[in-house]
Amino acid sequence: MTDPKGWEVYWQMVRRIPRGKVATYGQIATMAGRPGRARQVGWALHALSEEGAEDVPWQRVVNARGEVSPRAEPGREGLQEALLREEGVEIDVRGRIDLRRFGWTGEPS
DNA sequence: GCCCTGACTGCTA
DNA sequence: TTAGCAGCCAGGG
Repeated sequence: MTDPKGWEVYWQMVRRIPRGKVATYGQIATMAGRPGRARQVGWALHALSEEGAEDVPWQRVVNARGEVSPRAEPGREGLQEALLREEGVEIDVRGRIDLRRFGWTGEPS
């Protein structure tokens, strides 16, 4: 697939993340056909908050260390952690997720 | 069209 | 394991 509309490809990848699983920015970028462009995924998700994140589980996207990256606006990080815990994702006291168990390999649940 | 900023990553100390 | 540095691409002013 080429790039239909830029960010849309990233959003589609994020939508494929099954409930109770999380993926890294790099993973999304690679699966979207843009390896190494993790920052663009961040941009896509940032813009998403303005478009309407209801269709995209942005909370399931974390950085390579399995941590919830800080976002532009405060309050969102607490929401993200809450949403993930509701889906069954365990978050360490330091705010880290065990990617060995909750990391999405790119396959459906 | 140029410059700065950014929800990142990987390597090295 | 944590901290610091540089590289990449795209959007916005």
